[in-house]
Amino acid sequence: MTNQPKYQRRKEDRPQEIADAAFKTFAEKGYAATRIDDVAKRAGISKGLTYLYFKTKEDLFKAVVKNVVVRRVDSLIGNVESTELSSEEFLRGPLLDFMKKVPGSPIAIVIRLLISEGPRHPDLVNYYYDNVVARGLAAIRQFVARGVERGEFRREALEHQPHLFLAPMMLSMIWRLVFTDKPLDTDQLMESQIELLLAEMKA
Amino acid sequence: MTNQPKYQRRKEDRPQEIADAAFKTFAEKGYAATRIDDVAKRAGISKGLTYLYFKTKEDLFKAVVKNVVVRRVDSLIGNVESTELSSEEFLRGPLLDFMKKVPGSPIAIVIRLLISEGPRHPDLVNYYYDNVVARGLAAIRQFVARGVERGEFRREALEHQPHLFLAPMMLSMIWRLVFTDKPLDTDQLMESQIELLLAEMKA
DNA sequence: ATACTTAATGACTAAGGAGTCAGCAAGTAA
DNA sequence: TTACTTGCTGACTCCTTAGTCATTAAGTAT
Repeated sequence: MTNQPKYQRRKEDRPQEIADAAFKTFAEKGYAATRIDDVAKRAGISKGLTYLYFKTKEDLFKAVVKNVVVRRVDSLIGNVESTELSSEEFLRGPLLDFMKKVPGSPIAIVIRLLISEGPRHPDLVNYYYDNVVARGLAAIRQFVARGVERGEFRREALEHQPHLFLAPMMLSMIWRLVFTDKPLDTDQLMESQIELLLAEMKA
Repeated sequence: MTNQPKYQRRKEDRPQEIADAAFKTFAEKGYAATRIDDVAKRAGISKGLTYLYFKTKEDLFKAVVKNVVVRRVDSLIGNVESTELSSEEFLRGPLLDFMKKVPGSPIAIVIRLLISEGPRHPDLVNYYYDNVVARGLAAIRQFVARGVERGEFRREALEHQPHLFLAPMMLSMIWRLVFTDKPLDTDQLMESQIELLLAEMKA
């Protein structure tokens, strides 16, 4: 009968582990229905320990959202800014790929949480806007502008807000969040929209 | 000193009054954060009375959602089906007007609630899908098909899912729910999309 | 007036869950 | 081995709130 320790001390890893467990639980149950006890169980620790690393439930929530955002967005938006593709190739390629990925990614979960809990956490909303939405829109705007400069697109192309590129992505996301069992070819939707916009911009 | 009664008995009106108060409270706070006591106060009654008309909080929630849906959707979708306009006029006129109204209407609130609480109320999601989404999509599809029959649109126009018409409406709704203070010309967005699609379908 | 029905009240119960903290034991150093 | 620090536990407190129910009083009929 070996003397197995009841637990290991792992000060360094705990915060991330707790955040991961919390994200999964928030994703499944939403903020209000999530019990700290569940998060702790999932992380394999006691409830009390959660409070050593996060002062309150709200604290944990905010940390989790920011954590997901920074971990994902940099890689997704970042590589977009350093491409050598033509504007058209970029819109059809990397941008489309990016958009296809989002509805099934943790970003979609974060958006669900922001829709539900946003009004009670305005600073979180602002954080998300600055770090995700504003950057994403700027990236698209930049590529359209570059296309105009190079003569690929008409001048009026800029009239088409970048939001129009993202609209089908938004619908796909919500659709999949709410109507999980109703099929919808969301990839097709986004492809069509890109072609629609490209046709307009080039015409 | 007149003998004012403490309350009036109004069996007939109570359910609707409670439902209205509940809708407002759910809209402000979300399902979990709404206390039955708040709803009762808002409706000007005692908490106990709520339970005379609605068995549980969940019951009340479902009743409220269905109540809003049936009251709004019939008028919005209904008149759409009996128009004499050409397909193109219809898409530019009544459909566009409808779409412009939705993001600021109670329907948007219901969608927020469905996004947050949907997973825990699958029958509600199905109800909403059947009565709103399916009917809305069918209406658009029908008008595009009619346009094709009449030779207004190309055959391939049908490839463009009705979802594409609704995508900017979806984005506008979410935008306004989450980023209430960030301006966005959502009407312009929807107009552009309609024009984009019409151009494609006629080309 | 009087008796009766039931809409409506509000105090109460029970349960659940956020946050606390005294004590325990894993790791560390001498 | 012993003394010490601190990551970690889990039982506890306290508050909130869904749901109940004995009681009250508004409306009605006779």
